[in-house]
Amino acid sequence: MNRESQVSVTVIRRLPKYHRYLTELIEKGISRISSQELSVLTGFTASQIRQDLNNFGGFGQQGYGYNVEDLQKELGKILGLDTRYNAVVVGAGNLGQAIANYKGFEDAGFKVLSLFDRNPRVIGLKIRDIEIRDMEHIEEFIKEHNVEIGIITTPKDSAQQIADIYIRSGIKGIWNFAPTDLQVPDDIVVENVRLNESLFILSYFLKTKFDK
Amino acid sequence: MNRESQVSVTVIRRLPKYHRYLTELIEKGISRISSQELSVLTGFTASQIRQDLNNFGGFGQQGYGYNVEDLQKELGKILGLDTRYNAVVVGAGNLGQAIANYKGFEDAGFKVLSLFDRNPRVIGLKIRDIEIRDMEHIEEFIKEHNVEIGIITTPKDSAQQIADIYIRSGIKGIWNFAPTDLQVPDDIVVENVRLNESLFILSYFLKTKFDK
DNA sequence: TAGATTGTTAATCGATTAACAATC
DNA sequence: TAGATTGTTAATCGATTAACAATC
Repeated sequence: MNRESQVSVTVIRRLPKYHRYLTELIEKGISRISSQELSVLTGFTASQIRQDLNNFGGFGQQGYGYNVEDLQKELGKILGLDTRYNAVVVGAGNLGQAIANYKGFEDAGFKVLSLFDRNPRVIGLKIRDIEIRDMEHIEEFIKEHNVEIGIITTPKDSAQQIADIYIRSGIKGIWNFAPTDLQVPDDIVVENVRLNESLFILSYFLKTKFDK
Repeated sequence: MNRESQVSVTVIRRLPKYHRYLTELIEKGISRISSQELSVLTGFTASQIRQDLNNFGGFGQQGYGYNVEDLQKELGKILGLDTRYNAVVVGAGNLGQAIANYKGFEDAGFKVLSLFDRNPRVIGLKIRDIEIRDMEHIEEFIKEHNVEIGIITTPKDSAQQIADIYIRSGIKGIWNFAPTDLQVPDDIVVENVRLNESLFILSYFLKTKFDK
């Protein structure tokens, strides 16, 4: 067990927000920040921020605060943004294409090598310089190009089947946009994007705020 | 204050998952389920499920369990899925188009009436039968068509500006895909989809699992 | 009725906040 | 040095789990 795996998921899920604001501070040329000031930006309490950061070591300095650039770099390392991964997308519809086009994706260290689809109408097309290939060749492609991340942007009915292909091909992590819970072995990392659920939550708060 | 607004956000965010599994059970023709069985499906404990549901009233029956169809319908009402909303999208790139094409969107009661963009190349195009219009006309469109939901699928730098236009035009809720925190008055509901953060979390767990 | 399972209270666990000594 | 702010411990708060009486 390494230190970071002990840190609760609750804490981990706050790290990207810290990273985002620190990146903005760097762009603004600000080099130093206190937990109090970060609190105003992020909406977390200063106490919580200090607790969170101390899970990974003492990045600050008493009487001074935190060095913005150092802290941003450290968080980047913790989040694994310094590691490069190869990825492929199955489902070359709008959502798959949006991801292939997505700039922030490459900034996080992920490179989409290819999209895959079953629809002959889109096979052979290119998004930027990323080709859409036939599903038939996916397994060999993944093995040949050391692809570690599989992205699923298909309807839910084919999602599990695609996850199985990914797993069989040796992929390590799945970014799943299909509204279903994938069954995977313990050593595969799955991160879900639940567009449906997000929308339902919006709907709930609209109703709760205005209908009664 | 109404009853539902007291319920913690933690509970609310679990409701869509219940709703999803109940919908699947209906499709399979299963009419009755116990908290224990729902626990196996969802991964929440039976105790938590009973606690969660009881925030909204006693939907179950001792010795029997829950009626699947009734419970699904009740949760749908709580989530506001029985209410219809008109929506527009600003940012007619792949992501905006994906949303306009997105079937689950209409199922949740949201209808995308139009996309808006500043790029003359896409203005006038249609996604399904949804027209892409010039940003210039957005405010009058929103007012004329009783649009209540504004969706933002632009880069982060224009997101706040678009939120301001939405607010000025009388919109009630914003579904924000831009990686930035919007400043809005208290009576506007914002739900964020953080693609970047989701990806960072995937990256973190990949690193933590394999790198050390 | 007997068995099953909810609704609900009480106990536990974990996360957040408060407080302050350490120290730059 | 004096002032500021972290790192960290202790106190509080909220969420989850356990337990069981109520009841279908």
